Amino acid sequence: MGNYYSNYDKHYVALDCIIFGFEGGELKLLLLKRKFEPAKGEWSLMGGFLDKSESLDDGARRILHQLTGLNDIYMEQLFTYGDVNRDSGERTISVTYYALIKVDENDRKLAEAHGAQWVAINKVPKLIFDHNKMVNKALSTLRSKIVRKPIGFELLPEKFTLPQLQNLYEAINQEQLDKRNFRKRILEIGLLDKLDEKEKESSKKGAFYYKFNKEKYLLYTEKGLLFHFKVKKDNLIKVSSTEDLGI
Amino acid sequence: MGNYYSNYDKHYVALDCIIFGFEGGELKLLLLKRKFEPAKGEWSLMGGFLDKSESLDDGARRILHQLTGLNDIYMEQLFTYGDVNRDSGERTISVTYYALIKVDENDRKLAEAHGAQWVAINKVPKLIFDHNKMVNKALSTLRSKIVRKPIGFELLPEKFTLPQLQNLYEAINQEQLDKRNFRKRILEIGLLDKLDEKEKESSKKGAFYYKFNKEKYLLYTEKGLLFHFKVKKDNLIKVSSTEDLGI
DNA sequence: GTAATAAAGTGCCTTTTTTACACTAATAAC
DNA sequence: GTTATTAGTGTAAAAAAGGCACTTTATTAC
Repeated sequence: MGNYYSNYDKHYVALDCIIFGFEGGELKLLLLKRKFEPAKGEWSLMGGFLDKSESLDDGARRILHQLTGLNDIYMEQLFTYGDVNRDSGERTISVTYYALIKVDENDRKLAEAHGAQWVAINKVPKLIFDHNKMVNKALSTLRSKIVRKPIGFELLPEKFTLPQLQNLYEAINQEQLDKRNFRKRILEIGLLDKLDEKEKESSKKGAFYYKFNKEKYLLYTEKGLLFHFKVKKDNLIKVSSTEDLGI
Repeated sequence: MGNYYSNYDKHYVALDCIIFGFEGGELKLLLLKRKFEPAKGEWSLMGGFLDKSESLDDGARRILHQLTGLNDIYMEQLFTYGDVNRDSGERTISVTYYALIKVDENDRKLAEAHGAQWVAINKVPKLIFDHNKMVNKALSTLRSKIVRKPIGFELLPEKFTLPQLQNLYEAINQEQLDKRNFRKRILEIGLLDKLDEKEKESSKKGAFYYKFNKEKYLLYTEKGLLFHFKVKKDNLIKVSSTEDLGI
């Protein structure tokens, strides 16, 4: 087998990861200041080349692990970029993934060792090649995904408060939400378990911790039921660029 | 340039196209009975290998042109498949595109010359490799896309009647819609122009033709406004497989 | 030419969902 | 014990979605 293919071109295939984190009430990206050519010294996404013997998903996982030391990262394929002039050198096909991680001090050090930094989503600098385009697409995909799937929890610690969760939604969608309506909607989904414990750092009164009930969620999806995690109606949307939306 | 890469593996990159058409009130796919190895005689999607000098989009366009003779096809990148054992022979990365075309007698002949046939979406046979997975994903993407973007018109002739349009929505979503509510919603979007002409094949009374006003639509999107093309509420969805939804 | 047939076209009312809005509760700091 | 700060709670009005039945138009058959 394989001889059918012998006439065809082969290509470099890269994996680039858009890594989201949530910290200090802000949605952030993990970006690299490149220590190697090409484009040494410029900002870029974390990436690497696909090996012959690994799947795309495995490759993306490997690259995420290299940078963060983490293993069970929530990760989804985003889009594949392949314009002829998209990078310097021989054209490389780039399959992109976005990842959601819980920012943590330990991982932070590993990331810093790679020259990586957390950058607020609205302060992303000029990145090499078409990486800014990738970031924009990842952000708009995250925004539309969060309506359909409870992925926000991937960005928060195991235990979180409702004000924290609301902050996250506000940071992702860049809009203020009504506290009462937010709580009503998010609780009526029925997948949050209230704990007896309170978080007392950020207020005198303290806010109760909640946990996302993953088992219950999986039970529902197995039955073929999916929920909307909408916190706001979205019949008419304003976007800065329709291209970013992939629409 | 290019020497930075010299250590990395190169890969075959294929393009596979999921081609949708609408005919006889049914949503259909253009499928091939393969005339060549590997898997000669089996059903598959139309595909081909990426050339060194073309972008992914150009490659997909080339392949669609080969099969249909058409040039201005609505086409979008769907997903990239790269499991190590996804095909026979050396692993090939497959970048998939879905396309929406207006079925036409002329094109039909060209397609048939390639051994291609239109097959109703719920009668799709077993396809080679992971092509059935691709079809399922394309269908669920089409379903969610049609809510956000007026792409249904890509499947209909220039002039179409409201009953035809409703049939299309019903075929895509596999559900019956109320005539009155459908017309109300689709017309209040304000992007359909009623013509003075009637279609008289399918009823004695005849139904007025409408045209999709693309200029008006582009004007809106340029302003950063997007509409919902929902014809039904979708807070709670039943799906047969969550994987197909890419969720 | 008139009756039968068949699909196109039209409006209103009910239910559900969304939104807007303001006070009380708990605790720590002083 | 007063003050300050954020957590937590319910209701009513507005908007959207959903359900439902008759009239119109033109052809065909007699």
